[in-house]
Amino acid sequence: MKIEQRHEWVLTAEAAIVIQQELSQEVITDDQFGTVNYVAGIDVGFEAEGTITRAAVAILKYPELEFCDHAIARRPTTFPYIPGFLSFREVPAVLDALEQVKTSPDLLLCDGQGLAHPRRFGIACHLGILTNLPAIGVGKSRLVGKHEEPPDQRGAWVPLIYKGNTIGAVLRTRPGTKPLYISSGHRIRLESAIAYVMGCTTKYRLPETTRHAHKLASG
DNA sequence: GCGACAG
DNA sequence: ATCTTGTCGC
Repeated sequence: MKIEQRHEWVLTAEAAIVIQQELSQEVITDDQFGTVNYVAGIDVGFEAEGTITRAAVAILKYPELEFCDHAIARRPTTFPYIPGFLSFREVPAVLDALEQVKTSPDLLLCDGQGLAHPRRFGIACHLGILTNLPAIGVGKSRLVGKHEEPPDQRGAWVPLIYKGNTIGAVLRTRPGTKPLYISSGHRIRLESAIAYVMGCTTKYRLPETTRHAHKLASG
């Protein structure tokens, strides 16, 4: 798929904040998509002491969850890891990988937060806006927000509250394990996001999409 | 000023 | 994220 470049990637944290504030205005929080036939799992890993960023995209048929396509891209790392600015470090390589994939996905499942971000613009929002695809943020831990402990039962979830608003959900995808932090990235409602994450999850804590992408991004 | 802090 | 084997617990 083709992706339009909308801004520079070599910048300061101050300039990155301006971009987050501008692009966050474009995020759509309603369901805006048709039938989901292909779901993409996205993950990033690092090589050579972090100097090389490796992004992987795994395409799975939905709802069968059978692995059917993938792409891997490597690129020099140009931005450090700073909480709140993860996308500026990982997205460039991810876009390279997405441009290579033959099967265009109907939905993106990203590692990290969507709206559950200090400026409501986590990596899932950034990827959703730049690709114009529906995207969901699937974080393994919390960035911002407060919440109760969700019941220890698959499918149970509690709202993630930040400054008085629900910005996501803390979802138990498997009993006896830590819950996942789900939030809308783009073109999808939180309730729908939760349903799709459950639809992509089987016997493990992480969605099958993420598991496939993780293997590709690691080794 | 002191903590918290996606991957 | 990454460095890394076995081991404790359900």
